[in-house]
Amino acid sequence: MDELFFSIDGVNTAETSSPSAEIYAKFFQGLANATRLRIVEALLTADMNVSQLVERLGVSQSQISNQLACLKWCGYVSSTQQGKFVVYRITDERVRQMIALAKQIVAENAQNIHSCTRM
Amino acid sequence: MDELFFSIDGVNTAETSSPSAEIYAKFFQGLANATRLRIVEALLTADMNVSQLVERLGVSQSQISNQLACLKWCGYVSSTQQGKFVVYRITDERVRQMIALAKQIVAENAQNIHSCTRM
DNA sequence: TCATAAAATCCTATACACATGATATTATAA
DNA sequence: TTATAATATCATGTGTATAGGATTTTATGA
Repeated sequence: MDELFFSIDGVNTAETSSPSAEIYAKFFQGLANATRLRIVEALLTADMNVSQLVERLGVSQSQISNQLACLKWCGYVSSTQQGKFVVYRITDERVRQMIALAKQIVAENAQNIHSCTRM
Repeated sequence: MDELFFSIDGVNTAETSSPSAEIYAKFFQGLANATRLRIVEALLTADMNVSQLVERLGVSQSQISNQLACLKWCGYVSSTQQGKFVVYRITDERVRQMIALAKQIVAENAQNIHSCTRM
């Protein structure tokens, strides 16, 4: 049985914080940015180095590197030095499934999400 | 075949923006908050009204309502008036799968994510 | 109709994510 | 070793998400 984000074994009451929910929030935050999402999507088609991502996405080098750092922290991507290039790849193929699910759900709510003004 | 976030049919070049990636980002942003995540998790166990969520999570009523509004915008939850209560429920069961996948990935990266300082 | 419980909305201050430009590091080739 | 290409890091200003309190709206029951 799945664990809840809040503890159910009596340690955490309603008043205490939920440290693990914070981690999941950070994890999802990793995909909560259009540029990072496009990087992940690109890497799902093929491993790439920074320059390739810069060219492909038309985003500044510093931003690509910064966003890659975020994605790395979250465990979405890994990297290896290859010659003078640093090649990035998707760490876990389950990311592909996660995004596929998201697409299905979004497809039925795109209009709604688009008009969202609170976030 | 899955679509990419950026258009591949020649309409969007590397320089143009990717409107659809924005939508996906907003969608994930919905889960990029510990309180909202706990609300979703709670609703995955049972439908609940606002008061029940307030008590269960120990969060202020205004915040619960505000976060529910966000989740509703994103299509995560729906609501119906039942007597003097408004009952919320998960709109799409695929959210459960998405979160299950996230848990698997996070489980292998929790240490890393926890120490993330860039986000 | 009036009183009350439930929920939503508004307003404010704060904190954090974001994009940018400049600079620093790293690795290779000459 | 030096020059250069590739990448990472840093500092900063800006915008936006967030939490909290106060108020307003909605629905029900007396």
